[in-house]
Amino acid sequence: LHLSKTQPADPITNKQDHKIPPSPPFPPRHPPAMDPAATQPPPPPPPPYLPPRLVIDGAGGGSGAAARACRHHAYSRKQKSLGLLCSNFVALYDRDDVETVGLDDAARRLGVERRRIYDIVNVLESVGILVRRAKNRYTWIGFEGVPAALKELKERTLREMSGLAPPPEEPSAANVSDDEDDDDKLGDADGDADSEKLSQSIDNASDKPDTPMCPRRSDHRKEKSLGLLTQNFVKLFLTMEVETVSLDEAARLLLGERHAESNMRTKVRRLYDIANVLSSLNLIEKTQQVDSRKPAFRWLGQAKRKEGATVTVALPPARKIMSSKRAFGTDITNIDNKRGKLVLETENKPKLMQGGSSMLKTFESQLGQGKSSGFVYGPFHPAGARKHEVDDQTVRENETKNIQDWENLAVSFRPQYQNHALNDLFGHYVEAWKSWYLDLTRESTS
DNA sequence: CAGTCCCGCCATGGA
DNA sequence: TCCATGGCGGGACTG
Repeated sequence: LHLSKTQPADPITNKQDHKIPPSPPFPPRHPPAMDPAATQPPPPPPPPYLPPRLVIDGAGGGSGAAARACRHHAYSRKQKSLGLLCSNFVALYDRDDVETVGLDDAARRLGVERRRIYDIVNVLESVGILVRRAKNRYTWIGFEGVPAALKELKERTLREMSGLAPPPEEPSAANVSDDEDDDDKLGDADGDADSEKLSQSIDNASDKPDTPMCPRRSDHRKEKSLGLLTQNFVKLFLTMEVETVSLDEAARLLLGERHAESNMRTKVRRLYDIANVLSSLNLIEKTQQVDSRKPAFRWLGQAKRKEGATVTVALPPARKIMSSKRAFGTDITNIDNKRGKLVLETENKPKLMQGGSSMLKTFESQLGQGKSSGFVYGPFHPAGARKHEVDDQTVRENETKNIQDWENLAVSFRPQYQNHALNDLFGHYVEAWKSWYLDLTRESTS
């Protein structure tokens, strides 16, 4: 079945041979044909075909590790990661003149199978960056769609959790957990009420505020969709008092605590996919759990385009924000990823020591502002044209930034409690503070 | 070796 | 029947 995988012969070119011939791994930045017309149904002129995967511009810089990693050719799976693909995808479409996104077009331009585009698009849609319009066709919203999507997500969840939203029908057990594979009918009393509640609210979620009353059998499939899982994952951060979660925890929470091992494995695999994409959007970052070797993900909440080394305009490397996070989708070599090392917090501290202004600068750079390159990264300024205007929008942005500042400050100050409980407690404070502040600012801006 | 996660088979459901 | 979607898990890759 999987002959190609065991083929000693070129495993790279063997693949996809019956699929759309891929274009180069990534098109030249700012591909010349990248005008609105190019994203329309008539397929753009095929880019010059190059052997797939072989010509990654090693912006990662031939690290020995990278070189070693490559069995044959210059292949590394990192070059194909969903995160990187997502970055490329965003770089490709996050432009003023792009309105629609065609899946085929994307696949061709990015040199990947259509299947992968689905993965990307599904999570982008769940965070509001894209909207599906029709078969094969999405509308590009961009990063400015994210705050609204998150807000709506949070509100919906809170509403559902507080029981204000009457369940469409008596929630049968089958509706509750998204892994109810007609198997594990353990009528057990699940341990965790919170997660149970959450998974309820989560599983009834749908794109439309109003959906046909009853979940159809086809929903069974939807329940497990990557898009929904993405939203559920995000909800964990938005509505539960967690600062970071490991994927295991997330899977457990989303499964409502009854874990058939195989379900867990599958779920975790999907969460990896999602985490990679969200991470490349800068919505989350990978960190290390304090008391275990297990990595976890921290909510950043500030979606923005990452500067992919191979994709977008080169940044002055010095501006790069270092952390222990795995820079999905950006740094090809990932050389700064020290697994099992606890470096994030200590790296943050020096920034604090330098005083607020330096922190602000960091935030600014994170927000893509204060750049001199002329290339605009700011999530809320895809056009860049409005950058200097002082209008409502700008004010709102500043406020957003403010929140972010405070959050970052809190995060940076988060002490390294050995004691889990203390750590959690601190998390509670931060969380409460955040939501208080968010509410406050939301009121004042709406 | 455990953690990651790419890859593509193939089920599903709509046209 | 065709085709667009996308669930799913094997197993390759990584550290």
